Amino acid sequence: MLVIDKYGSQPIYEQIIEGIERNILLGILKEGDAVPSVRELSVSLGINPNTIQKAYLELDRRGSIISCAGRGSFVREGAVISIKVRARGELDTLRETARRLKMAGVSLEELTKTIDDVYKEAEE
Amino acid sequence: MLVIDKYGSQPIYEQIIEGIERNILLGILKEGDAVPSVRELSVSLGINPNTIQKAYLELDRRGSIISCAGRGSFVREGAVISIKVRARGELDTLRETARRLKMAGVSLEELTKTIDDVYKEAEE
Amino acid sequence: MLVIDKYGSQPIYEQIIEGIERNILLGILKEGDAVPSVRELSVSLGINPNTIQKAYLELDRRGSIISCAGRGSFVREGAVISIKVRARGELDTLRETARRLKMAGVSLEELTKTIDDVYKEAEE
Amino acid sequence: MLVIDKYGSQPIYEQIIEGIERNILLGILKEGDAVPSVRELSVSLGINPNTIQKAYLELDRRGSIISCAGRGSFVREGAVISIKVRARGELDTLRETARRLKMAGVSLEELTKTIDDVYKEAEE
DNA sequence: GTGGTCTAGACCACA
DNA sequence: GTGGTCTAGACCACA
Repeated sequence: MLVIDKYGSQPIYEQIIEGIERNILLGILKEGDAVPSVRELSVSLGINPNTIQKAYLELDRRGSIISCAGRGSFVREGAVISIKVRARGELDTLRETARRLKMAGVSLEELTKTIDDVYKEAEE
Repeated sequence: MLVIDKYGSQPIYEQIIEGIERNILLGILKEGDAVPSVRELSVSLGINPNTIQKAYLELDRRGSIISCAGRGSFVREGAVISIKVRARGELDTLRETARRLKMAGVSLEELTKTIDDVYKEAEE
Repeated sequence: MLVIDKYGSQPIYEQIIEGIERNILLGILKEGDAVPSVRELSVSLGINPNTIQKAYLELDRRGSIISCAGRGSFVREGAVISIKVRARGELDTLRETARRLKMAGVSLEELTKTIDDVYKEAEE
Repeated sequence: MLVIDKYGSQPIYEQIIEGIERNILLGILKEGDAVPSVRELSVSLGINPNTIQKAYLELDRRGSIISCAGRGSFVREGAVISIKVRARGELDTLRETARRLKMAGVSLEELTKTIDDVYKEAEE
């Protein structure tokens, strides 16, 4: 369910956060569903439980999951919409990247083409 | 010529690298021009010379400038094209961001609009 | 594992880079192996951690090792071949030196003999 | 007569030293001949006179030229032989480079071929 | 624990 | 003056 690149530059805990949220957006994890326990993920991914814990804490803080001591963690009601709202913030990232590409002389057509292609890709 | 945010999350030396390359792209620094000396920038930006040095080392390695001990640093011939080529790599970043936005349900129209706006912005 | 001459003319960080790559070529450090941590080397060699850091940064950039904050540094898969490829560049150095020796009247026989001797030396 | 790379990594004063000695070895400058004055070289090469001066001082120290205040500098009698003797020291450099290439898996044949080629090159 | 960034300050060779 | 190297020491996020 989750693919982690242990040697990448993106922190592992961030990869976990994004991975869980991706699963929620894709409907693989539905609202109310149980999320794998910290221990479970730790073992299956071969990653330090503290790192998983850190990711879950952040997911909880964001309102994507809710963790109940002794019972486990669950996808929060309303998680999908809240994740989507936060994701819109990435429009700023897109804008920044586009600016840099513009300055490097990349044409608007090329950018538009790139984005079109992404939208034509099949959902994994 | 350079604006540095000392307290932002982006490392200072990276801001310097990008700032110098931006100036080269904008033609403010032309090929062959002398780049401000390490000490000069250090004083004018209020930043430790070691940090400037680190940025210049990377700029040299990238082929954007050439540093000669005892003489100074200069914009390398061919710097503009090499910076542009490297910048194209950001198309991957754009693609990634677009994928995330797509998954978050943002429409293709909205993305296209965002990019169009960037290309309509006046050059600073 | 590493022998450093602190007072030689070759910069310490370069000696570290070459020393680590030599260990990789000799198979003392195998692909995937953990490389000594910055602090570890710093202590064992009696060298400032910043200097080790500088060497590791370059080794990372070259693709010989991969450094992950919080986890450590590791010999990269494919490091051996990439080090070998880069080393071939020294053929140019050899050519240059040979030219100078030729100009100084040293005979081809003498050069050939010198090189033969090197290849007869036992591996350390 | 002299070609200087102002942006190379080799110090300018070293390039001058080697350039003058090459001219002596090639017989372009014969023993007893006047060497261009510091001022002359400074102007024709567009290089700071102090840098030329430094090179000439070293050439004098080595016994390749002899500088007489007010009269100029001349190729010393015996310069050719003394330059040749010193140049043999480069055999050590060759040995070191050969060792590194050997470790990188370059074959003895390839090295021998490289050197043969150099000896077949026409004198410039 | 790990690597990464930054400052302060010294010292060097080169131009 | 210039860039380059190095030390000492602090602080950070990440695992």
